[in-house]
Amino acid sequence: MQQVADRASVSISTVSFVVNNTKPVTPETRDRVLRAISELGYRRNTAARALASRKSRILALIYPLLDHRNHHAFVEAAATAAEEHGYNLVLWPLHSDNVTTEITSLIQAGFADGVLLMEVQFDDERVTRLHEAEAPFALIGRTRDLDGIDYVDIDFERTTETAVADLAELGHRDFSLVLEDLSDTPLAGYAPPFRAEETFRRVISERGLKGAVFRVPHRARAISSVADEILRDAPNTTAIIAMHDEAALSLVNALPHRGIAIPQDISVVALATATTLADVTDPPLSTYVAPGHELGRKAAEILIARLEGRGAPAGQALITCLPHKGGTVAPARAPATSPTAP
Amino acid sequence: MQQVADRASVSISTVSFVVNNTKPVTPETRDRVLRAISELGYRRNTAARALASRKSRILALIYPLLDHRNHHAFVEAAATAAEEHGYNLVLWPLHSDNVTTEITSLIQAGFADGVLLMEVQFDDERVTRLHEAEAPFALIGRTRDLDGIDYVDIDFERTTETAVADLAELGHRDFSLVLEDLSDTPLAGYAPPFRAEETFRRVISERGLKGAVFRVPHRARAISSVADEILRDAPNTTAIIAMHDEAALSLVNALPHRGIAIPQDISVVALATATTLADVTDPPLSTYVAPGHELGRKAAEILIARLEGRGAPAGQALITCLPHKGGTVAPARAPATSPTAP
DNA sequence: TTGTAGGCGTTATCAT
DNA sequence: ATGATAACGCCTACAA
Repeated sequence: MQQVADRASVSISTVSFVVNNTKPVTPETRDRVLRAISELGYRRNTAARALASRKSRILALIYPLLDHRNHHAFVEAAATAAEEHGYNLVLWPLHSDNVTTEITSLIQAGFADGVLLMEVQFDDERVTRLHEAEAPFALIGRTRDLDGIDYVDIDFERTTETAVADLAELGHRDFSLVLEDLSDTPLAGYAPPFRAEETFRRVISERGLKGAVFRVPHRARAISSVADEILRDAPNTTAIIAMHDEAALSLVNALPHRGIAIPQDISVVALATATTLADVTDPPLSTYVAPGHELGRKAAEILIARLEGRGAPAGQALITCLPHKGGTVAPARAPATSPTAP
Repeated sequence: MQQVADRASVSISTVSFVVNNTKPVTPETRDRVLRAISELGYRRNTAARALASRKSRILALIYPLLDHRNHHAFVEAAATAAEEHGYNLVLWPLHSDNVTTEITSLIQAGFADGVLLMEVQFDDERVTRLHEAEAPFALIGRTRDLDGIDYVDIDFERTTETAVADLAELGHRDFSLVLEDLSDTPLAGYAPPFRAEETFRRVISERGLKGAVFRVPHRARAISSVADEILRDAPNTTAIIAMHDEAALSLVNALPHRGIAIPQDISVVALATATTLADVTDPPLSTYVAPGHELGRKAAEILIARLEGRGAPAGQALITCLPHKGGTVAPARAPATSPTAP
C-alpha cells in the first residue's frame, strides 16, 4: 500500500480512501492511485482489512455434508446477491456432529460477519445457539418459533394446496402423498415433510377427497418399492404428489412396468424440485419447481440487511413453487360411473 | 487474549504458545491457560492470526456454478482431510466469466493459502495464471500439460478399458458409447469425454469389436431422444456405456418403452457416476463409481503437502472407478448364429 | 481534499 | 519455560 502511495505521490490513507470509496478524492489523484494500483498489481490484504475494520465481509453458508438435495441455484443466487453488496459468500462444509459450536466460532473468531443456515429443523439447536451468541444469521427454512428471526423459506403450505387444487380440477379425487421419511437420520425434524403432510390432510378433508400418505426412507430398496406399496394400499389412487425426488423418478419409471400408464391411469407430480430433474423421465416429470434462485438472493439480502441495518425488523419471506408442465399429469380417467356398467 | 493471560497469571505470549502448541509449556500453566480460555469463551481472531502469521489456513475450493455434477462426496472428504491437517476448506462460488483473475486474487489478498480447482479443461487458463502467479494450487482433473503440476484425477482410460473388457467377457461385441456433448458450453474442452472416447475407440479396435459413439448435449430434448438415436444408428448394439448420467437414466427408462428389455436385450452401464444415482431406475443402474471420496482427500493432502513441503515433487494421482453391481448388465443375448434360422 | 498516527489481536523474535 | 515487544497491513479519527 505504501508503494502504491509513493508511486501515486499521495499518502497511504488516500489510497485507502480510493480503494474503499470512504472519502471524496479528486478525480486526478484517484486516477493516479488507480493506475499505480493496477501497475503494481496491488491487492489489499484480507486479514489486515478485516482486523482493522472489524469486518470480514464474509458470509458463511453452512453447507451440510448430507448430500440431501441439489442447492446449486440457491448458492449461485446467494453468491451473486452477496457480491452485489460487497460481500463474499463462502460455503463452509460442516459435519453434523459438532456443528453447533463451530458455527458460532465462525463469527466469534471473526471469520464471517454472518451465517446462512439451511436444512433447518423445527427445533434447531444451531439457531438457539446463534441467537444466544447474538450472532447475525438468517435461515433458509423455518424453525417452529419464528419470533424476530430472519428467514426465507418455500411456502410448502401454499404449494401443497395448489398442487391438490390443480389436480382436483382435473377430476382427481383419490390422492397419494409421498414424503421423505427422515426419522432415524440427522435430519429428523426437518420441517418440509411435516408441513406438506399437514396441509395435504387438511385440504383433502376440506374438499372431501380421499388421501393416503406414504413415508419413504432414503434407502434404495424402499424407494424402488413405493410403487408397489401404493398399488397395494391405495389401489384407487389416480394422482400421486411426491415431495421426494428419487421416489418421484422411481414411480414414473416403475409404474409402467406394473401395467399402469402415466399419465393416463395415474398422474404424478413432484413438489419443490429442481428443474433439472424433470427431464430424465419419460414422459418428463411434472413438477412444482423449488424457487432456488429467489430463495438464495433473498436470504443473502436479508442477512446483509441485518448486518448493516441498525436493528431492523426481522426479514421474513415465503416463496411459492410454480408449476412446471411436464408430461405426467392428465385429467382423471372417468370412473366407472355406474356400478352396473355393461 | 490479554484477559486470558491475566486470568491465568501468565503473559500473553504463553497463551499463544498454548493455543498454537508452538513451544513447550508446563502442564500446570497449560491447564491454567486452557481453563481461563474456556471460562472466558475465548477464541482467537482469525484476521489477526492470519495477519501476524502470514497464513490464513484456508484452502479455497473453487466451486463452479455450472451445476454440472454432484460433488458431495468429494467435498466432504476434502474438508475432512483439510481439517485433520489444521486447515479449513471453504467452497468459493465463482461464475465462469471473471474466474481467472478472481482466483489469483484469493491468494494474493491472503484470503487463502492455496486453491483447489475442479472441472479442469485440457487447456485451462486458470491453471496458467495460477502458475504464473506462483500461487499454490492443485487440480481435480488434468490439463494437457502436467509438468510439475499437482493433481488428482479419475483414471478414465483405465475405467473405460475395464468397462469394455467386462462387457466383452459377457459376450458383447457391439457397443455404443454415450458422452456429454459440452461444445458450445463453458465446459467445452472438459477432458473426460475425450479421454473416454479415445480409449473406447482404441480398445474397440484392438479387440476387433464394433463401437459407435453418441454425443449428447444437456438439453432435455436431446437426452430423451438418445434411445431412439441409438436404435436407429446402431441397431445391433447390445451394450451401452454412458458417461452422461442423465442419459444413462433416460436410457434405462426409455428403452423398455421401445420394446427393448434391460438387461436381456441391451446392457447399460454408467461410467464415473455417484452411487446415489444408481437406484432410481428399475432395474437399478450398473455403474463404475466415481471415487469422489478418495479424490477429495488426496487433493487436499497434495495441496497441503505443497504448502508445507519445501519444493516437493508434484503430487499426482489417478484413481480408477470401481464397478457397482446393478441390474442393467447381463450376458449378451446369443446372436442369431445362422442367417437362415428357421 | 489530503496527511499523520494510533490501534486492530496475533505471532514470532529475542531476551531472561 | 516464560515474558516483553516489534511487526503484520490496513482503517479511521483527527489534524492540517
